[in-house]
Amino acid sequence: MGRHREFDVEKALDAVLCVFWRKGYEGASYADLTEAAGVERPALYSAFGNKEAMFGRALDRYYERYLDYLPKALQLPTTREVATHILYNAIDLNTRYADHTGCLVINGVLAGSDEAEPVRQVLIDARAAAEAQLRERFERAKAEGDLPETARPDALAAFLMAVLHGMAVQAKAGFSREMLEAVAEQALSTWPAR
Amino acid sequence: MGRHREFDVEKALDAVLCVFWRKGYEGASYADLTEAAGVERPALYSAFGNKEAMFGRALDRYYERYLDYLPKALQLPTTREVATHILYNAIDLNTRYADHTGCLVINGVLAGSDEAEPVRQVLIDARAAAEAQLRERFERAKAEGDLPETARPDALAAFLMAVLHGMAVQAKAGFSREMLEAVAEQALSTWPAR
DNA sequence: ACTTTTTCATAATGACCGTTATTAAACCGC
DNA sequence: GCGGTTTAATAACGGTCATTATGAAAAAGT
Repeated sequence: MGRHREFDVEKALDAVLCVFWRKGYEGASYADLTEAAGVERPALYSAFGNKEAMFGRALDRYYERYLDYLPKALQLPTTREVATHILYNAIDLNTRYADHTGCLVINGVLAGSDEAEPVRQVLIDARAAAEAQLRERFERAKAEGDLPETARPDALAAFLMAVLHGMAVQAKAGFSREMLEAVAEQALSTWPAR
Repeated sequence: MGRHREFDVEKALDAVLCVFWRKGYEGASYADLTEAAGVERPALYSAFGNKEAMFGRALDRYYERYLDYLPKALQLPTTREVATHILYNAIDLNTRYADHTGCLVINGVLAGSDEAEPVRQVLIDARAAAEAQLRERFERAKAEGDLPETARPDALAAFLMAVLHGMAVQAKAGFSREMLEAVAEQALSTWPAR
């Protein structure tokens, strides 16, 4: 019993996700969040708890809604296809929305005051988890013969992630899709072959 | 005439530079800055003006004191030496101080509230200027025959910057020097030869 | 020694931060 | 319709933000 919720929690989550994407965790104030969600402050608190929990929900949604190309890419037959698929999907994601460029994770992982440290740690872990998935995929490729014996799966994964992070920074700095594609091509130019 | 300044402005600038490096522009509060500088608030205001101007002074100092390897690298004979020198000096800079890892520019360029937009724009411009210097150097190399005719100086410069930015993110996430060196090696393996 | 000028430390300013009491409104079972 | 319960909106909370007014302390000119 009791009164029904008058706003769509999923819609509100989509809205606050975009705010966090654009401004980062600390840069997003409740004034921004309530305006974007079209909902007053206490409603956000009752739906999500505090700001940190709300960011966690937004991060989960980011992964399942915008980073869904990652698990799909890992299933491609060759590591070159894996890397290519990830790079080009990341470029698209980083430049698709003019008002929130770059990557939600990278935009929030770098700077900020001490009180944002727990959130930063969550983002660091998320970044590391993605890299670990890549490394495991490349280790498998090495066992399957898709990568040469001299290849270092950990270094390849770290390199690919570095290029992705760098492109996220460049996208935030206003890079065009074409320029990012040139960066991706250069990164792929000497991908180790069997 | 008048009373003398009792603190060393240069020392104070070094101190606030480290705070900005670690926490970014918005993440650094005056409480942090005064504590690090060992100087009360009005002294910082009289010496540097407001927070934005103080950050600008810190950024200038960062370039002349920590990024001095960049102009030196541009004078090396081959583009491969240029890229190698920059990558390894960046790794050293990004991991040298455990309490402020990564890069001051990249740590401040990404997210933040709207009122930090002017500072963000300054950092974006600084990033673009460094990339332009690289591009011009690579164009020269192409004319000199150090790079093949098929090489794209703009793409090479953007790629090198992307790897640098990515390594700055990874350093902030706790990467070891050895892992970053593996990333740099992988990046250099794609470098075009004459 | 005294006035002038600059720097110093203390403490206050208004604005905004994330978070909640508080109260009115809307729904349920009865 | 009516009590019980949940949500909604208004407005307030203490704390911190960047910035500065205030007045004491210190140095230079006369």
